[in-house]
Amino acid sequence: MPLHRFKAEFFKALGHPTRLAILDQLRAGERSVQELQQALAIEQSNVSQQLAVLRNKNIVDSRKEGTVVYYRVRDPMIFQLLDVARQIFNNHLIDTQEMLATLSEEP
Amino acid sequence: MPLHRFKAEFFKALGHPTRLAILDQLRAGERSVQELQQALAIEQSNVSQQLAVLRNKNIVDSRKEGTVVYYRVRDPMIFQLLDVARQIFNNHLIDTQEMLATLSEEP
DNA sequence: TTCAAATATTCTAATATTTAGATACTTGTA
DNA sequence: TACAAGTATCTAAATATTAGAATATTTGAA
Repeated sequence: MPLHRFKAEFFKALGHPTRLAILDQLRAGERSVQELQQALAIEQSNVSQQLAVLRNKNIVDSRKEGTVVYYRVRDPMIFQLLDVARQIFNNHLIDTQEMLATLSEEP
Repeated sequence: MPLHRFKAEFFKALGHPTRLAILDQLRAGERSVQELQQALAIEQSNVSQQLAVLRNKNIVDSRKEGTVVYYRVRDPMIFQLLDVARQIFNNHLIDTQEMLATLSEEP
């Protein structure tokens, strides 16, 4: 099932908090690496690494302008996907809140 | 960003070929563990392990009937999510085919 | 050319995930 | 109770992912 392997790679790329935060930033349009870095308040190398993951899976595209690299989501349907995911969370709000409570117990 | 952490967990749960294959089987309705095992042709323990991942993320529910445990997708909107993902793949068919070619080179 | 800014890559240690095999649990039945 | 079928969990080894530090690359300007 090579298709499942490929699709799994895609979902795996979405399976990281930083990468989801990046995609949320890109909802408003393209953003430079430093803009993302400031918004997320994490290491520059980490931003580039996570962007590389999204780039390798064709989820985002980049455009260079001088020394600045702007990223954007390649297919707006990605946002539709995230919205459906959000709806699923809303449908199970109780579980979600349990989960959030669990998460907030962590260090 | 605890919500991103939680959502990432959800997508991570979808980020595995076996788990996607299980969800595809469950499109037609509930399935027992052994039915899934036969359909996917993998170890019983592996099926249970992957089902446990989906269960922990509230993606599937289980129902016991005698010694048999039947699994089903908890929210049909999951399928909608998978369908949107499929559309995204179709939109980028060329990239997908490149990716499949790459994958099939593997051992 | 040299420098500085912006971004990307490499390396490494810590952590997480995956898989198969062994074992344990649960339920119905002899 | 003893057993068998169906599942789940535990364990260990292999593999993958992660974050940060260091380094490299690219570009525009002096």
